[in-house]
Amino acid sequence: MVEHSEHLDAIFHALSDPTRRAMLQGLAKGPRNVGDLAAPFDMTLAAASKHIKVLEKAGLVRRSVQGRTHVCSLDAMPMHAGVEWMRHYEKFWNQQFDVLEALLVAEDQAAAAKPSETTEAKKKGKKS
Amino acid sequence: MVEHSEHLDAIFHALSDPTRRAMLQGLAKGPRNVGDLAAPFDMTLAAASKHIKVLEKAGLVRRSVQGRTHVCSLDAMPMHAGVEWMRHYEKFWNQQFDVLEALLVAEDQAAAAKPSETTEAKKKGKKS
DNA sequence: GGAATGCTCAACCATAAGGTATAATATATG
DNA sequence: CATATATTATACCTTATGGTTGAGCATTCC
Repeated sequence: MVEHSEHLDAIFHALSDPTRRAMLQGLAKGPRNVGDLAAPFDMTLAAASKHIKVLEKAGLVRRSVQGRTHVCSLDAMPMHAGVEWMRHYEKFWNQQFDVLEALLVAEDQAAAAKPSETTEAKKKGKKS
Repeated sequence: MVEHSEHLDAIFHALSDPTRRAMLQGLAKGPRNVGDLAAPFDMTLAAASKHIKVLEKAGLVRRSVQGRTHVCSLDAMPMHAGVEWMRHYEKFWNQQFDVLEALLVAEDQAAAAKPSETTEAKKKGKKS
């Protein structure tokens, strides 16, 4: 797999801001013009416009100028690269999920066996 | 699922830098102390140390101080939240994959039916 | 044509980010 | 104890980021 480092930089950076993530959520429901995209946020149109430009640079938003309005639409494809990068680490967090589950099960078993002596039960081995 | 916005900010921001992503790749092979983690990069130890701190703040790295060395280990779990956020958009890029595939199939069919210079050129330039 | 609308641009500001160099701290080692 | 090692802390620099304001540019409406 080719490491498209700059692209990943742009994608993750674009996603690192809550305003931009919210904009993407809005766009998931359908195309929006700049004004409508900006409306929910407590900032000037110019500021929102900058955020949109960041999303565009990351390839997450496409713009089609129709008359005086700019219609933005979602392009989620670049996220795929981000997910793929993270997927290399999936096994690690799955591992942790397993450990957590094992701990909870062991705890439950200990509690069921001896509801009073929890400390002892936790400390000693539980293989049976 | 609760939107842990700040947490996502930190995770995506941590992942938006190539040095930090490379550090995580190093840590995937096992725990490393700060010096070893920093070694591959053309920057001072202090700069690398800052990157590690960013990763720590995002919860992606844990540190255990052993004597004078700090041993860092990967904690991929926070990435899960990032992937989960992006997964909401999976259908969109899958959709696009479908469209792309359909286009390619249609192109191939057209090429088979009417071999022309342009379609042949397209087929050959398809590799990216 | 003139005014309202939708949006970008440019300049500016404060703060964050990424980097450096130079201490400073804690711990090994001879 | 003295010194080397591993790492952080502090101060500083430059550039990026997120925000504002005010101007400018098309486009649509009356």
